[in-house]
Amino acid sequence: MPISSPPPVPVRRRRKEARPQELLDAALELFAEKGFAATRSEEVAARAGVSKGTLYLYFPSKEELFKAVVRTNLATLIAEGQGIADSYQGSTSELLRLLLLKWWQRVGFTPAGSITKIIIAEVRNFPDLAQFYVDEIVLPAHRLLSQTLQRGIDRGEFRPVPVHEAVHALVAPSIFMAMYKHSIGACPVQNELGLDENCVIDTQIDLMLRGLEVRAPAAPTGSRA
Amino acid sequence: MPISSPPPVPVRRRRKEARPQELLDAALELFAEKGFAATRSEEVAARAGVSKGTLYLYFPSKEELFKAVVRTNLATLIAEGQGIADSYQGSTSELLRLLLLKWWQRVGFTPAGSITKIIIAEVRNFPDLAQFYVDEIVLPAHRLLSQTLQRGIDRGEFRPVPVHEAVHALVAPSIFMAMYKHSIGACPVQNELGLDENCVIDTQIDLMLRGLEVRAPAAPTGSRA
Amino acid sequence: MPISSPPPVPVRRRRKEARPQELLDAALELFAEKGFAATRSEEVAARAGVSKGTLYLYFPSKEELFKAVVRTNLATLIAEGQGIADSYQGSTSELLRLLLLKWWQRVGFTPAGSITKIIIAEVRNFPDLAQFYVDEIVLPAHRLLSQTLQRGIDRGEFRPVPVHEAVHALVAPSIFMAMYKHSIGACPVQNELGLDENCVIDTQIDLMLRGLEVRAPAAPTGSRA
Amino acid sequence: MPISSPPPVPVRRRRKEARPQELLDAALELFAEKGFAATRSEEVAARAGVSKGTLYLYFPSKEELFKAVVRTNLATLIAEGQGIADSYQGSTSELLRLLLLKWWQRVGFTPAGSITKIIIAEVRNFPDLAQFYVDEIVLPAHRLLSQTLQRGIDRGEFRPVPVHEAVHALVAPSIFMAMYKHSIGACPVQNELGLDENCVIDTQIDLMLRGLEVRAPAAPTGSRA
DNA sequence: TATGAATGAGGATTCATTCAT
DNA sequence: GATGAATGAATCCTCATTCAT
Repeated sequence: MPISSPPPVPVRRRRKEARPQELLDAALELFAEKGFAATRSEEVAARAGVSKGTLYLYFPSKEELFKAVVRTNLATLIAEGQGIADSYQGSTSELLRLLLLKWWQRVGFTPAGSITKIIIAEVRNFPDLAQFYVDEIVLPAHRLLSQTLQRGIDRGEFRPVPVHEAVHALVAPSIFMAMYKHSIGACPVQNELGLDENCVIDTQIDLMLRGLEVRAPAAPTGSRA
Repeated sequence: MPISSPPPVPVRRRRKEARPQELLDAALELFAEKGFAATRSEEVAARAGVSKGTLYLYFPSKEELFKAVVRTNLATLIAEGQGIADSYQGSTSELLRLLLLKWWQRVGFTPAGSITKIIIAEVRNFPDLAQFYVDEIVLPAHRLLSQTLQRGIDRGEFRPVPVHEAVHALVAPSIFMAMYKHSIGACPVQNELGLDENCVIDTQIDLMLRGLEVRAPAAPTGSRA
Repeated sequence: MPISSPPPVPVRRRRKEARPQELLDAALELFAEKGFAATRSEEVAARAGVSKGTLYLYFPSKEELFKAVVRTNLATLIAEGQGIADSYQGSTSELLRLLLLKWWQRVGFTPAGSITKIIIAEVRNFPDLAQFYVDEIVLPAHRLLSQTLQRGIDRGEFRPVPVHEAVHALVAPSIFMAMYKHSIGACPVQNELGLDENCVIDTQIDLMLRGLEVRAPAAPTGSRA
Repeated sequence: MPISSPPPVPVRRRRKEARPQELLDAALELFAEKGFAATRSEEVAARAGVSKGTLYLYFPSKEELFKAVVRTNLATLIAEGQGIADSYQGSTSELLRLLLLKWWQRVGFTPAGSITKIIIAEVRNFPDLAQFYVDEIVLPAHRLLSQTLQRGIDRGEFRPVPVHEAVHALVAPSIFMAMYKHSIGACPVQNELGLDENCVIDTQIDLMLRGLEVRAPAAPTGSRA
């Protein structure tokens, strides 16, 4: 090494603080592609540019690594939505549409969307995670949407519907579509379908909001006898 | 041995006919509990009361076993639904409701509901399954529901909506709920939610059908603000 | 079954005596194709048109089946050659040529040629067979050819050469070619070689006999200085 | 630790470099003893003093391990022979003798001699190996010897003979003897034969070279009767 | 005799985790 | 801190052999 070379910031030192996040990012990508069980820890390390041993320096096991990924990626998103809802002034339709679109934007187009897939898929082989996920993700999200729906009903915008159950119907299409996208949708399959994702989201929001609207049905052609 | 004794069905022979179904049942249960990759073939055999080798007498590989499970449990169901639709005379609302309820009845309350979960979860690690599932399940089911939706539109019962995309919104809640039930829902979690599954299904069908109904154009969304 | 049908020889009875030979033939074919270890006994039974169980009725194990195949196919051949040699009147060159061609005829073009391959290949995993094969095949064959060579030397037709060692050189090309034919030669390989088998045999006999001839070498061009 | 102690080669690192060869040696020995299919990879590892997993750190599969063994032991040898031939100045007889003796020295007395046996024995059950072996061993070796034979013919040292076929006759005895030695020859058999291996080789080289020599045409074969 | 359903020991390969350097 | 060589438990699938019918 030439003596005159400018004193480099020691690589190790410089990157040390960034390591955990780099590992979390690499882990998210790989978990999204292969799921939890099928992701090899060595590959996570490699994608983060460190060695296998280093991964274990920061996370005591693959399981803890996964928990950290979930915390980092989903919890914040829900809090954000709650913030929007708390201060929202407009119509509830509009708010609902806003929340769902935001979710889709942040989750539908990023690897974060795969977390739900992984949880759904593997939580039974990974029991610790269930309570954690319910407490930190499922319930907060559900709470947010229930409040919103209730707001619409209270304000006379929506028909009275069973709130919790309607929330389920409300979120299912987006979540399901994200999951589909990260699984079959990512496989090289011959498939004449070719859905337009945004159109699906628009359609489902549209259907839902119409379904919630307060008004008497127009003369139904085929009767619901 | 008394001459008059009724001719005993040979034990071995008798089992031969029952085995495949016994194995399929055991396999479905275990796949539902642990997923595809995490289910050991020996365990399937054990639960069916036979040895490892016997399983391979009937199914050439774990993957083929899984395919057989899918065919037995889902493909037949779809074919049945198609049969109903083909000869149905009543209103399309009613037909749709019928199809979705039948699906829920046969899938929502049985381990068969976990198949979707498994596919979504693991298809990227078993690429062969993707094409198989798309061809034998996704497309036929989609075709059935698209036809039905189109029938409603053609008969003036439903608003014109983007058919394929609406189908997605239509099935997502049921599928998602089945998946949830077989993953987090199967874990021992403290959860204040306590959704009533049937109510969820009813609510979503109700929302969807209302959303599809033909009526005077709604005021532009968001106009209520 | 029509009453008037001519009383058929009972199938089972009729074939019973033929069974062992049918099994031996099937076994030879399959051993030739795959070797001993890799041949599945069920496949032997299937090719002989019987069930797995039946094979074990005639041969107590796969190993004994193989021994029977060897006895049936090689021992007779050597005895035949010995018979020819014992009564032969002509030149030794001619006798040698006759013996080698006969061997090639009977072994080079039939699955019997693969027995040597199998022995060479698998005898170490199959120790019982070694002594058996040496006693019943190797030594008799060697004896026959040694006698013949010695006859040529005694009669002044051949140079005095180390008899046993020359016998080895004499038989190696044929045996090796048969083995090659039954292994690499049976694989679908891109190979520019395309040897003419008969020409190889002729060439090697020719070289050998010339090499054995009694006469002073003509002035060698390139000296063996 | 004394400051002046010589920098110790790290144990782990030191092994890293030695491992592949240790594994190749262990593998060659075991393949020679039991053949390819019957050799368990765990045993190879054990004989090299490492665990199963370590073997797979260096070779991706048993088949690749075998290929590496072949390359290490035979391919290099042939390349060496080609080198000798390319620059050889003396008589072709002498060159041929040199090449065959070298081959025998390096293969006849070492486990490397068993490789041919293994290929012949098992190639039909491992089709990938066939092309590999033909490309990397058979053809190069054949090319080397064909060139040499042709050189002798061109220089008037040898009779014109069918070159490819003569090459076969030339190599068969050595190869066959190596194979015999590693199969029946390695079994504890009562055998009055007791061939002297070196004498076999000398005899066969001698017979061959005499058979190739240019001289007055022999009396028609069989004329001595 | 003949069948073929059933068995279960056996072996290649993967990968989370450890630990000497 | 960082490395990466080493470990060995875990799991799919095969096939010779048995034995109830």
